[in-house]
Amino acid sequence: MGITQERTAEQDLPYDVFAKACPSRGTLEHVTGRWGALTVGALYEGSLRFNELRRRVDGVSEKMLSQTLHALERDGLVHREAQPTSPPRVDYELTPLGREVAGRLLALIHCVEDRMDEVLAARAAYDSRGA
Amino acid sequence: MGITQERTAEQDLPYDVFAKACPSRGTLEHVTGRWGALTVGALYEGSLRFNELRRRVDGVSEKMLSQTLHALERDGLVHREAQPTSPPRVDYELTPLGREVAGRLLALIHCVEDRMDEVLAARAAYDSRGA
DNA sequence: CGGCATCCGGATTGATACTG
DNA sequence: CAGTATCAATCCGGATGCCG
Repeated sequence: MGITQERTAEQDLPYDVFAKACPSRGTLEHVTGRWGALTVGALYEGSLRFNELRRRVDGVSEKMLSQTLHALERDGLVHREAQPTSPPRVDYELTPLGREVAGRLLALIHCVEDRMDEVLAARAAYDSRGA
Repeated sequence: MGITQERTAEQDLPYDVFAKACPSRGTLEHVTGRWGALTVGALYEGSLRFNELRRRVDGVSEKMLSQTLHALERDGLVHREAQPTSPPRVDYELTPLGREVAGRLLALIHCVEDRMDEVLAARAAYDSRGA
């Protein structure tokens, strides 16, 4: 069963991330993964080219960014627009579905950023207790 | 009905996940990580013991759950309550801070679960185009 | 029950080099 | 510019065994 009390109890959902075999778990990982979250977050502001994205997401390697974008594109969250010009130009942008997911993701990201002082204080307390 | 209230562009925040060295990136990873997300999600319903959690989060090993809980406890998102009885009993629950983060995380999880049909359709389309 | 320490194989990652 | 290919290094993550 689901994890929420928000949903009506008798609602029978087809997908449940808590189930090991559910495909939603994989998609959630694409979105929340180390680079997936930052990539989606960066694209929320608007369409970006490959290297723009690379600069925005501080620390991604070409390979990881490429791989991340492929996964997100396959899941229908990101749209890839390639122009066969020379030099080539490729723009990435969120799909409508991607925007919805990104909205939720950014709410989470902002929540964490806004509370970092508390988190850092908790860490300091934890570490001093332990040591 | 904005999904998120967007921040004003010029807002100068102390913490930015997009920066490689920002500690918020680490915390975000604890929360969104493979097991972190499911652990936090499971605890949203209420306090749980170690093995209850283990059963709930289908697929975690004992080691990973333990490790995940430590990281979340250190970040001040989870509270650990140990009773020195025999046999020992340890309960885990979200802190107020943890609940806030969990709320956002669950919104994201539900969003993904609810749209899985679209995701799966996108995947099928992507794969047939590629092949 | 609720853990921690150790080992170990395979998946993940990141430079680097190369291509269209 | 926008990637792919390759290879070495790293990092999980699970299994096992032990302890309070």
